[in-house]
Amino acid sequence: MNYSKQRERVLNALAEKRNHPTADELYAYLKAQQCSMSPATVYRNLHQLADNGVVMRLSVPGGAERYDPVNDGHLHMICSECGGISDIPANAICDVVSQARKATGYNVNSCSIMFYGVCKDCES
Amino acid sequence: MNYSKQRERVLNALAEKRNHPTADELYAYLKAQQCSMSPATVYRNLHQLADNGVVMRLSVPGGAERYDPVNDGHLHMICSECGGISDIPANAICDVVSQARKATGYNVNSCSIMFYGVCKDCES
DNA sequence: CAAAAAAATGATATCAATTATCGTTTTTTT
DNA sequence: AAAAAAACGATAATTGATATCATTTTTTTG
Repeated sequence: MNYSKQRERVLNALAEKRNHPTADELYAYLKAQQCSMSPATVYRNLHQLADNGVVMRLSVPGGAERYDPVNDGHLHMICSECGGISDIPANAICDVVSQARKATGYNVNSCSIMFYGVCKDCES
Repeated sequence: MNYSKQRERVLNALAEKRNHPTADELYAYLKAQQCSMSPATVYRNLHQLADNGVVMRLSVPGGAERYDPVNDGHLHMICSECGGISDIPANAICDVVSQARKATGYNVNSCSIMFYGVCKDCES
């Protein structure tokens, strides 16, 4: 994967913003910083960066997709009220729910775990 | 929560289809079964059923939201090629990734875990 | 039971996030 | 330097989902 000027800027902007921003939020942020570029370019680059495992894509129910500059398999906690997302250290693998509560102080009420891989039918 | 005729039909249709369908797919399915109703009604009912914990809502990256008729906290595995979703028994809490591989035969390459709860700021 | 209140529906307009298109520009390869 | 490949920008189009609102159904209650 090449690193164009725009791709660098998208990646930098994502690293600067610590809010797990949406593509649209990043687009606005770049625009405000005189790094204006086409919305399509922001979407395209985030997509590619995620496909190549550089960044992490977060699917939030009822909202736009969000991005995390760090792709180290760490966990996320989302507030049902404000939509804010907090990070949880990756070592909380066992007893996940109570670990998540400890790590963030949230009152956990549900949890969604999704794995991604290639199924038998598609493996060929 | 009341159970209107339409809500019953949506729930039945969801239970019949074992594919974790999207709202739109359910709408088409109902239409084909002479149980035609407004798309808005299908969306509304799925939303309410999920909010009340009767069904489970699955956010899939880059796709429409999907629904699972069973809300028992079990895990899901999605194929990066065809988008198909398989179920994983809920007892695979520790060593989640290798358990997921065993349960489904998929070659797991990533995993997203999201918790939902109310943060300190919104707790009042 | 009948009237009033509440909830749900249907049809459709609208919104918002994302992708597609395509001609142009930039970057990489040879 | 020429050719090929990749990326960009602007904008149109798509699509999943929600909002609106008049009508219908269901529930409550006097």
